[in-house]
Amino acid sequence: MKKKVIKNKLVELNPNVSVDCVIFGFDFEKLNVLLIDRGTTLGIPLALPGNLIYNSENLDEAASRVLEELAGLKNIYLEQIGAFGDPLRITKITDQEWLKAMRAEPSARVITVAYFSLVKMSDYVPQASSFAKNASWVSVQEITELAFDHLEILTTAKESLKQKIRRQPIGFNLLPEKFTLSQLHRLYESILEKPLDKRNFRRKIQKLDIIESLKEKQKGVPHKPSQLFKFNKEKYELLTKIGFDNFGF
Amino acid sequence: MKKKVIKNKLVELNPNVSVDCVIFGFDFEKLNVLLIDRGTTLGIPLALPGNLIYNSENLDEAASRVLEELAGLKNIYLEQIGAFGDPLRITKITDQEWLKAMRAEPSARVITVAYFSLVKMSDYVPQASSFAKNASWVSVQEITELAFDHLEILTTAKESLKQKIRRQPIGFNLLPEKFTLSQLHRLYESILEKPLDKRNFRRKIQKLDIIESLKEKQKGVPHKPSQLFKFNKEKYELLTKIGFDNFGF
DNA sequence: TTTGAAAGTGTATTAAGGACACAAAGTAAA
DNA sequence: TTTACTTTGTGTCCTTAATACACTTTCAAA
Repeated sequence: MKKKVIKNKLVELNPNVSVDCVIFGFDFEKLNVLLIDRGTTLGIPLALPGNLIYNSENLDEAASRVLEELAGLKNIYLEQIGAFGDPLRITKITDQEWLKAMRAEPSARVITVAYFSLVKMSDYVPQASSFAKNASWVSVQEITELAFDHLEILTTAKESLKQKIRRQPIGFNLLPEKFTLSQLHRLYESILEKPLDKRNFRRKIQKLDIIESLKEKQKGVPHKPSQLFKFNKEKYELLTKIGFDNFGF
Repeated sequence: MKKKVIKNKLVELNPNVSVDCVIFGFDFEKLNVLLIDRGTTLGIPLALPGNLIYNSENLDEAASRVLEELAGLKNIYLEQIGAFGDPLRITKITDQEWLKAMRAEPSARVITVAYFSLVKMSDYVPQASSFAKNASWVSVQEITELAFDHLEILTTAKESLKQKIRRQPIGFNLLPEKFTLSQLHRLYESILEKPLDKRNFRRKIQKLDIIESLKEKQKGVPHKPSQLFKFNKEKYELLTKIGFDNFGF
Protein backbone atom coordinates (compact mmCIF):
# COMPACT_ATOMS: atom_id res chain seq x y z
CA MET A 1 0.00 0.00 0.00
CA LYS A 2 1.17 3.48 -0.87
CA LYS A 3 2.68 5.38 2.02
CA LYS A 4 3.22 9.09 2.30
CA VAL A 5 4.96 11.27 4.82
CA ILE A 6 2.88 14.25 5.81
CA LYS A 7 3.78 16.44 8.76
CA ASN A 8 6.34 13.87 9.92
CA LYS A 9 3.74 11.19 10.26
CA LEU A 10 3.41 8.04 8.31
CA VAL A 11 -0.06 8.08 6.84
CA GLU A 12 -1.65 5.69 4.47
CA LEU A 13 -4.10 6.00 1.67
CA ASN A 14 -7.14 3.83 2.06
CA PRO A 15 -7.69 2.22 -1.34
CA ASN A 16 -11.34 1.49 -0.61
CA VAL A 17 -12.75 4.85 0.36
CA SER A 18 -12.78 8.13 -1.51
CA VAL A 19 -14.56 11.43 -1.09
CA ASP A 20 -16.10 13.42 -3.93
CA CYS A 21 -17.29 16.98 -3.70
CA VAL A 22 -20.11 18.69 -5.53
CA ILE A 23 -18.93 22.29 -5.33
CA PHE A 24 -21.79 24.66 -6.06
CA GLY A 25 -21.26 28.24 -7.16
CA PHE A 26 -23.73 30.94 -8.17
CA ASP A 27 -22.97 33.50 -10.87
CA PHE A 28 -26.07 35.65 -10.18
CA GLU A 29 -27.85 33.92 -13.00
CA LYS A 30 -27.68 30.21 -12.44
CA LEU A 31 -26.19 27.45 -10.36
CA ASN A 32 -22.80 26.03 -11.37
CA VAL A 33 -20.63 23.13 -10.35
CA LEU A 34 -16.87 22.94 -10.36
CA LEU A 35 -15.80 20.00 -12.52
CA ILE A 36 -12.46 18.52 -13.38
CA ASP A 37 -11.26 17.40 -16.74
CA ARG A 38 -9.19 14.30 -16.06
CA GLY A 39 -8.96 13.26 -19.66
CA THR A 40 -5.58 12.93 -21.26
CA THR A 41 -7.43 12.01 -24.41
CA LEU A 42 -10.50 13.68 -25.83
CA GLY A 43 -14.00 12.54 -25.09
CA ILE A 44 -13.51 11.57 -21.47
CA PRO A 45 -16.35 13.01 -19.44
CA LEU A 46 -15.78 15.54 -16.69
CA ALA A 47 -15.67 14.43 -13.08
CA LEU A 48 -16.30 15.74 -9.62
CA PRO A 49 -13.21 16.65 -7.67
CA GLY A 50 -12.39 13.84 -5.31
CA ASN A 51 -9.69 11.65 -3.97
CA LEU A 52 -8.92 8.70 -1.75
CA ILE A 53 -8.90 9.29 1.97
CA TYR A 54 -6.08 8.72 4.40
CA ASN A 55 -6.52 6.31 7.24
CA SER A 56 -5.50 9.05 9.62
CA GLU A 57 -8.28 11.52 8.84
CA ASN A 58 -12.02 11.42 9.33
CA LEU A 59 -14.44 11.83 6.47
CA ASP A 60 -15.18 15.52 6.96
CA GLU A 61 -11.48 16.26 7.18
CA ALA A 62 -10.89 14.34 3.97
CA ALA A 63 -13.53 16.39 2.19
CA SER A 64 -12.03 19.63 3.47
CA ARG A 65 -8.62 18.50 2.36
CA VAL A 66 -9.84 17.68 -1.13
CA LEU A 67 -11.47 21.10 -1.37
CA GLU A 68 -8.26 22.75 -0.37
CA GLU A 69 -5.90 20.60 -2.42
CA LEU A 70 -7.90 20.65 -5.60
CA ALA A 71 -9.51 24.04 -5.49
CA GLY A 72 -7.61 26.05 -2.90
CA LEU A 73 -10.81 26.51 -0.92
CA LYS A 74 -10.69 26.81 2.86
CA ASN A 75 -13.38 27.14 5.51
CA ILE A 76 -16.13 26.23 3.15
CA TYR A 77 -19.70 25.17 3.87
CA LEU A 78 -19.71 21.38 3.58
CA GLU A 79 -22.49 18.88 4.00
CA GLN A 80 -22.39 15.14 3.56
CA ILE A 81 -24.79 13.74 0.99
CA GLY A 82 -24.16 10.06 1.56
CA ALA A 83 -22.14 7.08 0.45
CA PHE A 84 -22.18 5.69 -3.04
CA GLY A 85 -20.65 2.61 -4.38
CA ASP A 86 -21.56 -0.50 -6.13
CA PRO A 87 -18.77 -2.82 -7.23
CA LEU A 88 -18.64 -1.13 -10.61
CA ARG A 89 -16.93 1.87 -9.13
CA ILE A 90 -13.86 -0.27 -9.62
CA THR A 91 -13.79 1.28 -13.11
CA LYS A 92 -12.21 4.34 -11.56
CA ILE A 93 -9.06 3.36 -13.40
CA THR A 94 -7.82 6.76 -14.52
CA ASP A 95 -6.98 7.88 -11.03
CA GLN A 96 -3.25 7.41 -10.66
CA GLU A 97 -3.16 7.44 -6.91
CA TRP A 98 -5.81 4.82 -6.92
CA LEU A 99 -3.91 2.69 -9.36
CA LYS A 100 -0.88 2.75 -7.12
CA ALA A 101 -2.95 1.80 -4.13
CA MET A 102 -4.59 -0.96 -6.11
CA ARG A 103 -1.26 -2.55 -6.90
CA ALA A 104 -1.02 -3.59 -3.28
CA GLU A 105 -4.68 -4.54 -2.97
CA PRO A 106 -5.88 -5.64 -6.36
CA SER A 107 -9.26 -7.06 -5.48
CA ALA A 108 -10.71 -4.18 -3.52
CA ARG A 109 -13.31 -1.74 -4.74
CA VAL A 110 -13.99 1.86 -3.94
CA ILE A 111 -16.91 3.38 -2.21
CA THR A 112 -17.16 7.12 -2.18
CA VAL A 113 -18.58 9.48 0.38
CA ALA A 114 -20.07 12.46 -1.38
CA TYR A 115 -20.32 16.01 -0.07
CA PHE A 116 -21.81 19.17 -1.41
CA SER A 117 -20.24 22.51 -0.68
CA LEU A 118 -21.33 26.07 -1.26
CA VAL A 119 -18.77 28.64 -2.27
CA LYS A 120 -18.71 32.21 -3.44
CA MET A 121 -17.51 31.91 -7.01
CA SER A 122 -15.20 34.87 -6.49
CA ASP A 123 -13.36 32.92 -3.79
CA TYR A 124 -12.27 30.31 -6.27
CA VAL A 125 -9.08 31.04 -8.16
CA PRO A 126 -7.80 28.26 -10.38
CA GLN A 127 -4.87 26.53 -8.73
CA ALA A 128 -1.58 25.52 -10.20
CA SER A 129 -2.07 22.01 -8.88
CA SER A 130 -1.94 19.28 -11.47
CA PHE A 131 -5.56 18.48 -10.85
CA ALA A 132 -7.16 21.81 -10.67
CA LYS A 133 -5.56 23.47 -13.65
CA ASN A 134 -8.17 21.53 -15.56
CA ALA A 135 -11.07 22.62 -13.38
CA SER A 136 -13.91 24.78 -14.61
CA TRP A 137 -17.37 25.94 -13.65
CA VAL A 138 -20.20 24.30 -15.53
CA SER A 139 -23.86 25.24 -15.37
CA VAL A 140 -25.76 22.45 -13.64
CA GLN A 141 -28.48 22.61 -16.25
CA GLU A 142 -26.03 21.73 -18.98
CA ILE A 143 -24.57 18.67 -17.35
CA THR A 144 -25.84 15.50 -18.97
CA GLU A 145 -22.86 13.23 -18.52
CA LEU A 146 -20.16 12.77 -15.92
CA ALA A 147 -17.46 10.22 -15.18
CA PHE A 148 -18.16 7.14 -13.03
CA ASP A 149 -21.38 7.48 -11.07
CA HIS A 150 -20.88 11.21 -10.63
CA LEU A 151 -24.08 12.14 -12.41
CA GLU A 152 -26.04 10.21 -9.84
CA ILE A 153 -24.11 11.96 -7.09
CA LEU A 154 -24.83 15.34 -8.65
CA THR A 155 -28.53 14.56 -8.86
CA THR A 156 -28.60 13.56 -5.23
CA ALA A 157 -26.62 16.67 -4.32
CA LYS A 158 -29.11 18.93 -6.08
CA GLU A 159 -32.02 17.27 -4.30
CA SER A 160 -30.18 17.47 -1.01
CA LEU A 161 -29.50 21.16 -1.48
CA LYS A 162 -33.13 21.78 -2.37
CA GLN A 163 -34.35 20.12 0.77
CA LYS A 164 -31.76 21.84 2.89
CA ILE A 165 -32.46 25.34 1.66
CA ARG A 166 -36.14 24.81 2.35
CA ARG A 167 -35.28 24.54 6.03
CA GLN A 168 -32.17 26.58 6.57
CA PRO A 169 -30.87 29.79 5.05
CA ILE A 170 -27.64 28.33 3.74
CA GLY A 171 -27.91 30.15 0.41
CA PHE A 172 -25.86 33.04 1.75
CA ASN A 173 -22.77 30.89 1.44
CA LEU A 174 -23.13 31.26 -2.32
CA LEU A 175 -23.30 35.05 -2.27
CA PRO A 176 -20.79 37.80 -1.51
CA GLU A 177 -21.05 39.71 1.77
CA LYS A 178 -23.20 42.37 0.17
CA PHE A 179 -25.97 41.32 -2.14
CA THR A 180 -29.28 42.49 -3.50
CA LEU A 181 -32.67 40.94 -2.91
CA SER A 182 -32.95 40.22 -6.62
CA GLN A 183 -29.75 38.22 -6.50
CA LEU A 184 -31.03 36.26 -3.53
CA HIS A 185 -34.31 35.79 -5.33
CA ARG A 186 -32.65 34.38 -8.43
CA LEU A 187 -30.50 32.17 -6.21
CA TYR A 188 -33.56 30.58 -4.62
CA GLU A 189 -35.20 30.16 -8.00
CA SER A 190 -32.06 28.48 -9.38
CA ILE A 191 -31.82 26.03 -6.52
CA LEU A 192 -35.50 25.23 -6.27
CA GLU A 193 -35.83 25.16 -10.07
CA LYS A 194 -39.10 27.01 -10.03
CA PRO A 195 -40.21 30.63 -10.27
CA LEU A 196 -41.02 32.47 -7.05
CA ASP A 197 -43.21 35.54 -7.00
CA LYS A 198 -41.03 38.60 -6.49
CA ARG A 199 -43.15 40.41 -3.94
CA ASN A 200 -44.00 37.31 -1.97
CA PHE A 201 -40.36 36.29 -1.90
CA ARG A 202 -39.24 39.66 -0.62
CA ARG A 203 -41.90 39.79 2.04
CA LYS A 204 -41.08 36.34 3.26
CA ILE A 205 -37.32 36.67 3.36
CA GLN A 206 -37.54 40.02 5.14
CA LYS A 207 -39.96 38.66 7.69
CA LEU A 208 -37.39 36.03 8.69
CA ASP A 209 -35.40 38.92 10.05
CA ILE A 210 -32.01 37.46 9.21
CA ILE A 211 -30.92 39.93 6.59
CA GLU A 212 -29.97 43.49 7.25
CA SER A 213 -30.29 46.43 4.94
CA LEU A 214 -27.03 48.36 4.45
CA LYS A 215 -26.80 52.08 3.94
CA GLU A 216 -25.42 51.42 0.52
CA LYS A 217 -26.67 50.89 -2.99
CA GLN A 218 -25.54 49.15 -6.11
CA LYS A 219 -23.45 51.38 -8.40
CA GLY A 220 -22.92 51.62 -12.13
CA VAL A 221 -25.94 49.65 -13.22
CA PRO A 222 -28.00 50.99 -16.12
CA HIS A 223 -31.22 50.94 -14.15
CA LYS A 224 -32.53 51.78 -10.72
CA PRO A 225 -29.79 50.69 -8.31
CA SER A 226 -30.69 48.11 -5.73
CA GLN A 227 -30.42 48.33 -1.99
CA LEU A 228 -27.61 46.16 -0.66
CA PHE A 229 -28.15 43.70 2.17
CA LYS A 230 -26.05 41.44 4.32
CA PHE A 231 -26.81 38.21 6.11
CA ASN A 232 -27.13 38.57 9.86
CA LYS A 233 -25.50 35.42 11.12
CA GLU A 234 -25.92 36.31 14.79
CA LYS A 235 -29.68 36.68 14.50
CA TYR A 236 -29.89 33.47 12.56
CA GLU A 237 -27.94 31.55 15.17
CA LEU A 238 -30.12 32.99 17.89
CA LEU A 239 -33.21 31.77 16.10
CA THR A 240 -31.88 28.27 15.49
CA LYS A 241 -30.73 28.08 19.10
CA ILE A 242 -34.31 28.46 20.27
CA GLY A 243 -35.38 25.63 17.98
CA PHE A 244 -36.68 27.65 15.07
CA ASP A 245 -36.14 25.72 11.88
CA ASN A 246 -38.67 27.07 9.48
CA PHE A 247 -36.85 29.25 7.00
CA GLY A 248 -38.85 27.38 4.51
CA PHE A 249 -39.70 27.84 0.86
CA MET B 1 -8.07 -11.44 3.37
CA LYS B 2 -10.92 -13.66 4.39
CA LYS B 3 -12.66 -15.40 1.50
CA LYS B 4 -16.06 -17.00 1.50
CA VAL B 5 -17.92 -19.07 -1.04
CA ILE B 6 -21.48 -17.90 -1.54
CA LYS B 7 -23.64 -19.21 -4.35
CA ASN B 8 -20.60 -20.73 -6.08
CA LYS B 9 -18.86 -17.41 -6.31
CA LEU B 10 -15.71 -16.33 -4.62
CA VAL B 11 -16.52 -13.17 -2.78
CA GLU B 12 -14.44 -11.14 -0.45
CA LEU B 13 -15.10 -9.17 2.66
CA ASN B 14 -14.00 -5.60 2.45
CA PRO B 15 -12.22 -4.90 5.72
CA ASN B 16 -12.70 -1.16 5.39
CA VAL B 17 -16.40 -0.75 4.91
CA SER B 18 -19.31 -1.90 7.04
CA VAL B 19 -23.02 -1.18 7.14
CA ASP B 20 -24.99 -0.60 10.32
CA CYS B 21 -28.78 -0.54 10.55
CA VAL B 22 -30.98 1.44 12.87
CA ILE B 23 -34.07 -0.76 12.82
CA PHE B 24 -37.07 1.17 14.11
CA GLY B 25 -40.18 -0.54 15.44
CA PHE B 26 -43.34 0.89 16.99
CA ASP B 27 -45.22 -0.89 19.79
CA PHE B 28 -48.24 1.47 19.68
CA GLU B 29 -46.78 3.40 22.56
CA LYS B 30 -43.27 4.43 21.66
CA LEU B 31 -40.46 4.06 19.18
CA ASN B 32 -38.02 1.19 19.63
CA VAL B 33 -34.75 0.12 18.08
CA LEU B 34 -33.48 -3.39 17.60
CA LEU B 35 -30.12 -3.73 19.32
CA ILE B 36 -27.63 -6.52 19.63
CA ASP B 37 -25.80 -7.63 22.70
CA ARG B 38 -22.36 -8.60 21.49
CA GLY B 39 -20.83 -8.84 24.90
CA THR B 40 -19.40 -12.12 26.08
CA THR B 41 -18.68 -10.37 29.32
CA LEU B 42 -20.98 -8.09 31.25
CA GLY B 43 -20.98 -4.36 30.87
CA ILE B 44 -20.37 -4.19 27.15
CA PRO B 45 -22.81 -1.74 25.63
CA LEU B 46 -25.39 -2.80 23.06
CA ALA B 47 -24.73 -2.21 19.39
CA LEU B 48 -26.59 -1.65 16.17
CA PRO B 49 -26.77 -4.69 13.92
CA GLY B 50 -24.15 -4.38 11.26
CA ASN B 51 -21.42 -6.15 9.39
CA LEU B 52 -18.68 -5.77 6.86
CA ILE B 53 -19.67 -5.63 3.23
CA TYR B 54 -18.60 -7.89 0.42
CA ASN B 55 -16.81 -6.48 -2.54
CA SER B 56 -19.39 -8.05 -4.78
CA GLU B 57 -22.44 -6.22 -3.47
CA ASN B 58 -23.51 -2.62 -3.47
CA LEU B 59 -24.28 -0.72 -0.30
CA ASP B 60 -28.04 -1.09 -0.37
CA GLU B 61 -27.69 -4.79 -0.99
CA ALA B 62 -25.32 -5.08 1.92
CA ALA B 63 -27.82 -3.35 4.20
CA SER B 64 -30.61 -5.65 3.03
CA ARG B 65 -28.41 -8.65 3.59
CA VAL B 66 -27.56 -7.57 7.12
CA LEU B 67 -31.26 -7.09 7.87
CA GLU B 68 -32.00 -10.55 6.61
CA GLU B 69 -29.02 -12.32 8.14
CA LEU B 70 -29.27 -10.75 11.55
CA ALA B 71 -32.98 -10.26 11.93
CA GLY B 72 -34.64 -12.41 9.30
CA LEU B 73 -36.24 -9.31 7.80
CA LYS B 74 -36.96 -9.15 4.07
CA ASN B 75 -38.36 -6.45 1.83
CA ILE B 76 -38.01 -3.79 4.44
CA TYR B 77 -38.15 -0.01 4.10
CA LEU B 78 -34.53 1.12 4.06
CA GLU B 79 -33.01 4.55 3.79
CA GLN B 80 -29.39 5.55 3.87
CA ILE B 81 -28.45 8.01 6.60
CA GLY B 82 -24.86 8.60 5.65
CA ALA B 83 -21.31 7.48 6.19
CA PHE B 84 -19.56 7.62 9.52
CA GLY B 85 -16.02 7.00 10.37
CA ASP B 86 -13.14 8.66 11.94
CA PRO B 87 -9.97 6.68 12.45
CA LEU B 88 -11.10 5.73 15.95
CA ARG B 89 -13.61 3.30 14.57
CA ILE B 90 -10.59 1.02 14.52
CA THR B 91 -11.62 0.15 18.08
CA LYS B 92 -14.23 -2.15 16.66
CA ILE B 93 -12.15 -5.01 18.00
CA THR B 94 -14.83 -7.34 19.28
CA ASP B 95 -16.08 -8.16 15.83
CA GLN B 96 -14.57 -11.49 14.93
CA GLU B 97 -15.03 -11.25 11.22
CA TRP B 98 -13.36 -7.92 11.32
CA LEU B 99 -10.48 -9.29 13.31
CA LYS B 100 -9.88 -11.96 10.72
CA ALA B 101 -9.98 -9.45 7.92
CA MET B 102 -7.62 -7.21 9.81
CA ARG B 103 -5.02 -9.92 10.02
CA ALA B 104 -4.42 -9.48 6.31
CA GLU B 105 -4.64 -5.69 6.43
CA PRO B 106 -3.53 -4.57 9.85
CA SER B 107 -3.35 -0.84 9.28
CA ALA B 108 -6.74 -0.21 7.75
CA ARG B 109 -9.73 1.36 9.46
CA VAL B 110 -13.42 0.95 9.03
CA ILE B 111 -15.93 3.41 7.84
CA THR B 112 -19.55 2.50 8.17
CA VAL B 113 -22.51 3.37 6.04
CA ALA B 114 -25.57 3.71 8.22
CA TYR B 115 -29.16 2.99 7.27
CA PHE B 116 -32.43 3.30 9.04
CA SER B 117 -35.24 0.87 8.43
CA LEU B 118 -38.86 0.77 9.44
CA VAL B 119 -40.43 -2.55 10.33
CA LYS B 120 -43.67 -3.80 11.78
CA MET B 121 -42.61 -5.20 15.12
CA SER B 122 -44.81 -8.23 14.58
CA ASP B 123 -42.75 -9.11 11.51
CA TYR B 124 -39.67 -9.60 13.59
CA VAL B 125 -39.17 -13.02 15.10
CA PRO B 126 -35.90 -13.61 16.89
CA GLN B 127 -33.58 -15.70 14.77
CA ALA B 128 -31.48 -18.64 15.69
CA SER B 129 -28.47 -16.97 14.12
CA SER B 130 -25.51 -16.50 16.38
CA PHE B 131 -25.91 -12.75 16.18
CA ALA B 132 -29.57 -12.27 16.53
CA LYS B 133 -30.29 -14.57 19.41
CA ASN B 134 -28.98 -11.71 21.47
CA ALA B 135 -31.12 -9.09 19.79
CA SER B 136 -33.85 -7.18 21.54
CA TRP B 137 -36.07 -4.15 21.15
CA VAL B 138 -35.12 -1.16 23.25
CA SER B 139 -37.10 2.04 23.63
CA VAL B 140 -35.20 4.85 21.94
CA GLN B 141 -35.82 7.13 24.89
CA GLU B 142 -33.96 4.80 27.18
CA ILE B 143 -30.81 4.52 25.13
CA THR B 144 -27.99 6.54 26.60
CA GLU B 145 -25.02 4.45 25.59
CA LEU B 146 -24.11 2.28 22.62
CA ALA B 147 -20.99 0.56 21.33
CA PHE B 148 -18.54 2.37 19.03
CA ASP B 149 -20.05 5.51 17.51
CA HIS B 150 -23.47 3.94 17.35
CA LEU B 151 -25.09 6.51 19.60
CA GLU B 152 -24.12 9.21 17.14
CA ILE B 153 -25.57 7.12 14.34
CA LEU B 154 -28.80 6.64 16.26
CA THR B 155 -29.09 10.35 16.89
CA THR B 156 -28.62 11.07 13.22
CA ALA B 157 -31.11 8.34 12.33
CA LYS B 158 -33.75 9.84 14.60
CA GLU B 159 -33.24 13.26 13.07
CA SER B 160 -33.28 11.79 9.59
CA LEU B 161 -36.54 9.97 10.29
CA LYS B 162 -38.07 13.14 11.70
CA GLN B 163 -37.23 15.11 8.61
CA LYS B 164 -38.37 12.35 6.32
CA ILE B 165 -41.75 11.84 7.95
CA ARG B 166 -42.40 15.55 7.70
CA ARG B 167 -42.35 15.19 3.94
CA GLN B 168 -43.43 11.68 3.16
CA PRO B 169 -45.91 9.33 4.78
CA ILE B 170 -43.44 6.57 5.52
CA GLY B 171 -44.84 5.93 8.98
CA PHE B 172 -47.16 3.26 7.66
CA ASN B 173 -44.19 0.95 7.37
CA LEU B 174 -44.19 0.79 11.15
CA LEU B 175 -47.83 -0.18 11.45
CA PRO B 176 -49.80 -3.33 10.59
CA GLU B 177 -52.09 -3.32 7.56
CA LYS B 178 -55.04 -2.23 9.64
CA PHE B 179 -54.58 0.48 12.22
CA THR B 180 -56.49 3.11 14.09
CA LEU B 181 -56.06 6.85 13.84
CA SER B 182 -55.00 6.95 17.47
CA GLN B 183 -52.18 4.55 16.74
CA LEU B 184 -51.07 6.65 13.81
CA HIS B 185 -51.35 9.72 15.99
CA ARG B 186 -49.14 8.26 18.71
CA LEU B 187 -46.70 7.13 16.04
CA TYR B 188 -46.29 10.66 14.75
CA GLU B 189 -45.92 11.99 18.25
CA SER B 190 -43.26 9.41 19.06
CA ILE B 191 -41.23 10.20 15.99
CA LEU B 192 -41.55 13.95 16.17
CA GLU B 193 -41.11 13.91 19.93
CA LYS B 194 -43.80 16.46 20.51
CA PRO B 195 -47.54 16.38 21.20
CA LEU B 196 -49.90 16.92 18.30
CA ASP B 197 -53.48 18.05 18.82
CA LYS B 198 -55.83 15.12 18.28
CA ARG B 199 -58.45 16.84 16.21
CA ASN B 200 -55.99 18.81 14.12
CA PHE B 201 -53.98 15.68 13.46
CA ARG B 202 -57.05 13.74 12.34
CA ARG B 203 -58.25 16.52 10.11
CA LYS B 204 -54.87 16.86 8.48
CA ILE B 205 -54.15 13.20 7.91
CA GLN B 206 -57.59 12.59 6.48
CA LYS B 207 -57.32 15.55 4.16
CA LEU B 208 -54.20 14.03 2.60
CA ASP B 209 -56.52 11.40 1.23
CA ILE B 210 -54.06 8.55 1.48
CA ILE B 211 -55.76 6.50 4.14
CA GLU B 212 -58.94 4.58 3.66
CA SER B 213 -61.56 3.76 6.26
CA LEU B 214 -62.36 0.04 6.46
CA LYS B 215 -65.78 -1.35 7.27
CA GLU B 216 -64.32 -2.86 10.38
CA LYS B 217 -63.77 -1.89 13.96
CA GLN B 218 -61.39 -2.74 16.73
CA LYS B 219 -62.57 -5.65 18.88
CA GLY B 220 -62.14 -6.65 22.48
CA VAL B 221 -61.04 -3.31 23.82
CA PRO B 222 -62.58 -2.13 27.10
CA HIS B 223 -63.80 1.13 25.63
CA LYS B 224 -65.36 2.52 22.50
CA PRO B 225 -63.85 0.55 19.63
CA SER B 226 -61.98 2.48 17.00
CA GLN B 227 -62.54 2.56 13.29
CA LEU B 228 -59.81 0.71 11.38
CA PHE B 229 -57.99 2.25 8.45
CA LYS B 230 -55.49 1.17 5.86
CA PHE B 231 -52.87 3.05 3.92
CA ASN B 232 -53.78 3.62 0.29
CA LYS B 233 -50.47 3.15 -1.46
CA GLU B 234 -51.86 3.67 -4.94
CA LYS B 235 -53.26 7.10 -4.12
CA TYR B 236 -50.05 8.06 -2.44
CA GLU B 237 -47.96 7.07 -5.45
CA LEU B 238 -50.29 8.97 -7.72
CA LEU B 239 -49.81 12.09 -5.62
CA THR B 240 -46.03 11.82 -5.49
CA LYS B 241 -45.95 11.17 -9.21
CA ILE B 242 -47.47 14.57 -9.87
CA GLY B 243 -44.84 16.20 -7.72
CA PHE B 244 -46.79 16.52 -4.49
CA ASP B 245 -44.41 16.25 -1.57
CA ASN B 246 -46.13 17.98 1.27
CA PHE B 247 -47.38 15.35 3.65
CA GLY B 248 -45.87 17.57 6.21
CA PHE B 249 -46.14 17.85 9.95
C1' DT C 1 -35.15 64.28 -23.25
C1' DT C 2 -36.40 59.94 -24.24
C1' DT C 3 -35.89 54.98 -23.77
C1' DG C 4 -34.88 50.77 -21.63
C1' DA C 5 -34.37 47.90 -17.59
C1' DA C 6 -34.65 46.42 -13.21
C1' DA C 7 -36.13 47.95 -8.36
C1' DG C 8 -39.51 48.49 -5.17
C1' DT C 9 -44.05 48.46 -3.17
C1' DG C 10 -49.68 46.83 -1.08
C1' DT C 11 -53.98 44.58 -0.98
C1' DA C 12 -57.43 41.25 -1.27
C1' DT C 13 -58.47 36.38 -1.30
C1' DT C 14 -57.81 31.71 -0.05
C1' DA C 15 -55.73 27.97 2.50
C1' DA C 16 -53.64 26.13 6.45
C1' DG C 17 -52.53 25.95 11.45
C1' DG C 18 -53.70 26.08 16.27
C1' DA C 19 -56.62 26.16 20.36
C1' DC C 20 -60.28 24.15 22.60
C1' DA C 21 -64.67 20.62 25.22
C1' DC C 22 -68.10 17.28 25.33
C1' DA C 23 -71.10 13.35 23.93
C1' DA C 24 -70.90 8.38 22.36
C1' DA C 25 -69.64 3.48 22.66
C1' DG C 26 -67.85 -0.13 24.51
C1' DT C 27 -65.98 -3.31 28.79
C1' DA C 28 -65.52 -4.33 33.64
C1' DA C 29 -66.70 -4.23 38.13
C1' DA C 30 -69.99 -3.47 41.72
C1' DT D 1 -78.54 -3.84 35.64
C1' DT D 2 -76.39 0.10 36.89
C1' DT D 3 -72.33 2.65 37.43
C1' DA D 4 -67.66 3.68 36.57
C1' DC D 5 -64.01 3.88 33.48
C1' DT D 6 -61.64 4.55 29.26
C1' DT D 7 -60.92 5.89 24.68
C1' DT D 8 -63.22 7.45 20.35
C1' DG D 9 -64.87 10.89 17.53
C1' DT D 10 -66.38 15.37 16.23
C1' DG D 11 -66.81 21.39 14.83
C1' DT D 12 -65.89 26.18 15.20
C1' DC D 13 -63.43 30.24 15.75
C1' DC D 14 -59.34 32.76 15.30
C1' DT D 15 -54.81 33.69 13.63
C1' DT D 16 -51.24 33.17 10.50
C1' DA D 17 -49.28 32.01 6.08
C1' DA D 18 -49.65 31.54 0.94
C1' DT D 19 -50.90 33.22 -3.41
C1' DA D 20 -52.14 36.27 -7.18
C1' DC D 21 -51.49 40.46 -9.21
C1' DA D 22 -49.65 45.92 -11.73
C1' DC D 23 -47.72 50.23 -11.58
C1' DT D 24 -44.34 53.87 -10.28
C1' DT D 25 -39.42 54.95 -9.39
C1' DT D 26 -34.58 55.48 -10.47
C1' DC D 27 -30.69 55.20 -12.87
C1' DA D 28 -27.54 54.86 -17.37
C1' DA D 29 -27.20 55.14 -22.18
C1' DA D 30 -28.55 56.63 -26.51
